[in-house]
Amino acid sequence: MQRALNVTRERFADWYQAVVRDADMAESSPVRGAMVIKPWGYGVWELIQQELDRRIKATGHENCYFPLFIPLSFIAKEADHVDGFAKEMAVVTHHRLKQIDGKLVPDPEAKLEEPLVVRPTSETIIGDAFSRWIRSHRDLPMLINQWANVVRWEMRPRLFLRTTEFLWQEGHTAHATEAEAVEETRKMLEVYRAFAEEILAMPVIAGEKPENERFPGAVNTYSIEAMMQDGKALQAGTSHFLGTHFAEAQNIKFQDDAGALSFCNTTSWGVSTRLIGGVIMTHGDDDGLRLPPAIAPRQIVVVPMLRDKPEDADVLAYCENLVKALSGMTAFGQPLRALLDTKKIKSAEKRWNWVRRGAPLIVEIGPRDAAAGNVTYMRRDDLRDGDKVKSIAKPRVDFVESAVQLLAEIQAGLYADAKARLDGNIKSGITSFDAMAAYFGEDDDSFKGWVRVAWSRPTGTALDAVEQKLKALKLTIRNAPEGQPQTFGTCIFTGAPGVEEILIGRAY
RNA sequence: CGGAGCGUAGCGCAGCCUGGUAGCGCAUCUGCUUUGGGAGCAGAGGGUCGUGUGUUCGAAUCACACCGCUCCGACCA
Repeated sequence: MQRALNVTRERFADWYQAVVRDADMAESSPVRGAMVIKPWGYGVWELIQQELDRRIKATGHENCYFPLFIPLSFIAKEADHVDGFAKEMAVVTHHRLKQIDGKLVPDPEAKLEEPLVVRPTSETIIGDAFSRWIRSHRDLPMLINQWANVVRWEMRPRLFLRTTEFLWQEGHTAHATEAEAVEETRKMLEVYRAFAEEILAMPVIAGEKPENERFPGAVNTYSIEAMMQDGKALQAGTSHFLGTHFAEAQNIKFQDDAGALSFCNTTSWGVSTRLIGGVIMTHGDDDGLRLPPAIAPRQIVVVPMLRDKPEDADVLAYCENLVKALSGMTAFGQPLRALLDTKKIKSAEKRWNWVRRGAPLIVEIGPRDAAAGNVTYMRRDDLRDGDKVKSIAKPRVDFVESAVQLLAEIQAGLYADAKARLDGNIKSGITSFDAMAAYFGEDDDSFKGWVRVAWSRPTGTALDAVEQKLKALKLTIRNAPEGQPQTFGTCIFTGAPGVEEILIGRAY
């Protein structure tokens, strides 16, 4: 069968790259590990930003912007933070270039007294501001968010999933009490969970990260984990309770109503352009991307079937009218995003381009449709009947009337499919490490998903040993899901009584 | 940074072993035909063969170095 892509999901890594390229999402750039996000991909990001920004503001946060450069001494203040990020920092050391022997090089005379780090995350520079902004308990809670780019010099980049520079939002808050900061951490995790599921149609498991997977400098780290179509986990968002670690390192103090000085409890939380990689690997199929309508830059694309004949004018007029009617409607609380594709390429080509890009509804209008007042359309979430493309013909009135409902159905359908995959592929009932090793070891290429097992939450060197044992099987602990049972089996690592259930799987 | 593979037209590849100065498919452009939907025929354009150095009368082809990409490790949103 002829498909819109020349790779299938059997070769998942190749397939992923083909979708990113053929759906016009992004491409690699001359800068190693840094990507160019193309209009279709950036359009998705803008919609993600828009809706998430709304939700972040609705929970009481305000947007700010902090500098891209962070003085090296700021980073040095929190010891764990240094350990965590030192190996992946871009550093600015000069402020001028000079021609030396015909080569343009950093001017040795223009060396900075203190090097500047390109932010890998902004706890330290925002914390510095907090230490000046916060004086009294009346200044708390301090609830700040910023949309920014950050740089982490990663070893192995992969478009959207792990790039040297990426776009994200980072929330940073300061609170009077530990309880309040912990509540904030959980609240934002819940915002991410709801956003991923409702808007990205990407079901996730929210839970707490084990100690060895914590953010450098955090007391607790929580995550939402999504299951990709190859069974691997993608950490799609994180929320950190930082305790007073950063407050102590940066002197973020407030005076309480009794006049006593205390350190603030702080939090930070973020999601990035990685979410787009998650959407691709959650919903894509062998014909390319399938976008949830809520984040599709174009929800309905109308392709006129033009034939260089006089009746083309009628077809175009009919299409323009249809797009106008659709654009006046409201879907997902916003004006419906419809497009008439008038690009001067073959109509068949247009159709397949929109299939690859994942436009939820693709409408094709020929002279007979126009004359009879009909539309012919395809649902991207239900594109084929066997090998054949499923074209649905309907009176125009009916289509326009049902368009919003159709988009809602597609959104719900994509979520339901992904939810069934997630729920159906978390294996419980494994009670020993060997049984788990056997499960992941057999027929190595097949779809494995995750396992849910009990453990005794070892710490220190015992946890290191667990980590190493898992690493040998290419496994990691994803998180301890919310909603734990009352009783637990024995720990598959230590044989001690379990205190918690955790998810284990392969990950991106 | 360690192991493996790969860099030849926009994309996918052949040619390399056995050195003789570049080819195929798709895409692009032009013309004609076709038209309920990924069309056919004819013609055309497009390449310092990743970069550099070396061997040679002659290098895509052989040697060395470097750069980049992909996969597997280490790192990670």
